[in-house]
Amino acid sequence: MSEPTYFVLAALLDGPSHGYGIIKRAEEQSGGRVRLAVGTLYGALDRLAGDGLIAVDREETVQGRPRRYYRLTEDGRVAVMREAARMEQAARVVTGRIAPAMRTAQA
Amino acid sequence: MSEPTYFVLAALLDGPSHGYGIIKRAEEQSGGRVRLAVGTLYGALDRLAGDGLIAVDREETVQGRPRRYYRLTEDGRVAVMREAARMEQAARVVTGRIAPAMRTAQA
DNA sequence: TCCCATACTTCGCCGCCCGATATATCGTCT
DNA sequence: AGACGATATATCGGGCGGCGAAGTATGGGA
Repeated sequence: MSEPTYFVLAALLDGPSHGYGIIKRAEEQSGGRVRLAVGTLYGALDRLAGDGLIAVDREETVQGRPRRYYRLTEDGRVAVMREAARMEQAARVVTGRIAPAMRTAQA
Repeated sequence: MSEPTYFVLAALLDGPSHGYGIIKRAEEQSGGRVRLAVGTLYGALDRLAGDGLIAVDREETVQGRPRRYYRLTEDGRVAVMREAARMEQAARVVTGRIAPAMRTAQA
């Protein structure tokens, strides 16, 4: 799973949201680092819905403009948790080298 | 940076290695999870060398077969460290939700 | 003898990222 | 009034990168 996809799912942990809202939430959660491109977002939304990781929560019409809310499915919740664990484990392959090196230096 | 690329760099933290050796090292370091496809590896090697993150260390001929050793450059070392930090931070967006939820439940 | 491990190269498909473009409304600033 | 930025969605095409497959080659073990 790519980072953009991961952040789409992560944004939905806060509850259902629509496209633009997801972009903003992902930016917030990542401290401004992740800026989902619109093409990435809507492509990911279709793909994730097709995979059953997210689902359409409801559709609203606000001031003549449509707004489609998505929510995480149970599968999606599991997938994003597993992905987080995988990334943490992968990060440790590199970061885990620092602590042992320090210990060796001090010993 | 994608996961395969990341593990190529991470494998070289142990010292210079050649293609096949990198594949094996990445598999070890990830606990058997990451299996670099040959097409991925050699493509990544060319790309990373072009980007200056790795460099050819030496070329040997073992039993008539060529063997090209790569090593991490200083830029590569910085890049893989930064990438690890980025993944750890990204993972925390999701895993960081568990601990606060526990604290709230206990409070 | 045959398969497996080691070892590198190249090719092509496909999945996904992402910028550009189009469309539309509202508030703010000039 | 006009321009611009934020809000909001859809679609398309380029391009990067992952990955499997096939080709080539050798040595060792079953």
